[in-house]
Amino acid sequence: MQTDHLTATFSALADPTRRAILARLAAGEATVTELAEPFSISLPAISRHLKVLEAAGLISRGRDAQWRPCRIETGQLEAVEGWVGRYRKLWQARFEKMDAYLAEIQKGNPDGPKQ
Amino acid sequence: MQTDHLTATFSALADPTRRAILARLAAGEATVTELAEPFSISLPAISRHLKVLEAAGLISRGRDAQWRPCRIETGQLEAVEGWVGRYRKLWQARFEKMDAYLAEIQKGNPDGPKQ
DNA sequence: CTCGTATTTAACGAGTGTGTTATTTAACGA
DNA sequence: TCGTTAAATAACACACTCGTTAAATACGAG
Repeated sequence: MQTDHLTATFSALADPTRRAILARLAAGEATVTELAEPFSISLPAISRHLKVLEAAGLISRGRDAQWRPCRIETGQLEAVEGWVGRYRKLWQARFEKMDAYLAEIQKGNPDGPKQ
Repeated sequence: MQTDHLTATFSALADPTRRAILARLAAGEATVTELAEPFSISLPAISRHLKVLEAAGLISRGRDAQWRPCRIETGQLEAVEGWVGRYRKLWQARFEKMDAYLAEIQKGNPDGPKQ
């Protein structure tokens, strides 16, 4: 069991079924059977996926009679955005270079800016 | 071997060693031994981590004599940001609700806004 | 060609993740 | 209480991941 939150979160997101579950939950709360409906895998398998998502802090579960409604939690998604945001300047710099290149070409210099 | 790009990317990011390697590469290119230096694991283990990162499209590798310089690639990081960005409105809505709540409290209504 | 350095591949073991079916627990309702 | 429905857990199989050490490969220098 990994204690690192970011590791648990990325690990939980590294599964198409779990990402699809999150996408469904973005539209609103749902029960386990409702979440399982689109998939061809067994209910226990879905239950385990939900356990992983809950352990990662990506969802939380309430209780309504025998139903356990699942709700998406945004905290860890924000953490992921925060993590990837630290690299944003890398591709923004690349875009700016590309912009400069295209501007140079439009000025009639088809080889791009000189070094 | 999973073909889903997002799955491969999240899976590659679900490891603290690999994230640390990416952090190092954000500062510039590095060779395998340079990347291995901060870690207490063997060089073949690092080599495998780099293979995972490369397969996920998070890095690329050149060749300079017997050195294989690694370079970070931003495409998949942008893909991650794009994916998580689809959920941004969820926590922004929550923030807005919180703002409204705080504004209501400041107006002298300590129970918050009425439904 | 041979040696040294950088890196990868091979082979293996321990641990983990994901699926299954069968069973169990929890809660409602007649 | 009994039966039904919702969900979780148990027990098992299979594959994958991650680490190791030992051997192989790629390249440059002498």
